[in-house]
Amino acid sequence: MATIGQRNRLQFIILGLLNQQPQTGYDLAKAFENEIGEFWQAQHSQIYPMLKRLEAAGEITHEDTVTGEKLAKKQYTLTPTGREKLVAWVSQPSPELTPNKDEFILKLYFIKDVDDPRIQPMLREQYRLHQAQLAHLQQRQATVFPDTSTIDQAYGHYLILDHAIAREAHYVSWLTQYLTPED
Amino acid sequence: MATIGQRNRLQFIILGLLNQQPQTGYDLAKAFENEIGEFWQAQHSQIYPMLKRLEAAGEITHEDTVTGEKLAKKQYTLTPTGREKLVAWVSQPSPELTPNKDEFILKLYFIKDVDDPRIQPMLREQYRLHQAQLAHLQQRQATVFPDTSTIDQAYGHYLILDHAIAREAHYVSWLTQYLTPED
DNA sequence: TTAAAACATGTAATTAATTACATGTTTGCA
DNA sequence: TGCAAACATGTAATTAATTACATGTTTTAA
Repeated sequence: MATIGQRNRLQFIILGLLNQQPQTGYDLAKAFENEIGEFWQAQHSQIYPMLKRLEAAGEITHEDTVTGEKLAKKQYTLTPTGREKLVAWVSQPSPELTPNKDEFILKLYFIKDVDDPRIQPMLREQYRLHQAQLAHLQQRQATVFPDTSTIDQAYGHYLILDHAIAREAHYVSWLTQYLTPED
Repeated sequence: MATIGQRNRLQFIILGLLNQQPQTGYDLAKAFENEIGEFWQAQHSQIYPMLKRLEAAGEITHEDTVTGEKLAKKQYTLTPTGREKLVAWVSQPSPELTPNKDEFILKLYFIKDVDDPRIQPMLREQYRLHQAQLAHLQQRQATVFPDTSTIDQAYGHYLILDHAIAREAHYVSWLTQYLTPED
């Protein structure tokens, strides 16, 4: 009865991010707001304690630095142990479909009636949201990958953006199918 | 500083399910394994306590019934208060995009290298998973909605299945784009 | 020059969610 | 008839995640 129910993906994601480059807890928190945020989320209140746990386990180490006069930063780096653990996680199959949640779809589900007057406004609201998100992601892609030659330098980043864009575009097109022209 | 941070969508989903028809905690748990499960998940250990909370709040009531000799069941029903609360939730905008998590995409992200030999097997595994899920959902759709005339009777159910199918089909097609023929 | 935004790091309290523990009944099928 | 699967309901323990509390520095732009 040990070592079985290993969830806790956050630790691996942090290892993965630190493998790209040494960085601070603050930097990690920002990463969860940007690209990574499309596929995983974590607040700084979850990140800082996890960094301590990982360091205690010998998977990362930190170096104290100071910006300006006295602003203290902790730059975290992967140890060989940490890198091993990361590689093991990445290489191991992901046989479960990560559960998806979508409050909006559930609301539609509960309304049931095709002609309920609430449906169209709700669809339009979602349309706006996802459309905006799509535009934002496309903007990002255009900035980060101005031409195809830049893709290989950050292929993982490209993949994640590509997937997020595809997902949003598809969501928008699904919504469109049920939208009636607004007059 | 009260009544603000109202998350806890589970309660509303339970109200929504009970609004469709009175049912037991066990029935609700099953609902989270089927269609609803594509967009929200909850175990019975979360459901039973929530039912007590909702009943204490006067939003649902239950009736004890017995199956066979002595198998006790609790059939839960919405009260007018509960129905009001449900309607308020459904009618209110859902202005946040429910966060999505996807362990697989993150693994791809961390691999980075286009030519890493692990990528293709991982893509194929995900392909298998999502393809299987897609087939399962399509099977379900064919069973539940044998012809278009049956759609209106359970439009919410239809929507949820349609969205889940579209999502899986799209995921599969995204994967295909990166798959190279296996020899 | 000063105020706001961003940088930077933590802990505490609460809530949500999962996993494990715990028990018993009924149905279906071999 | 006997056994497994499905039905049925709970609690306890643990872990994950969010929200709130708490504090201080540096940069940027008005």
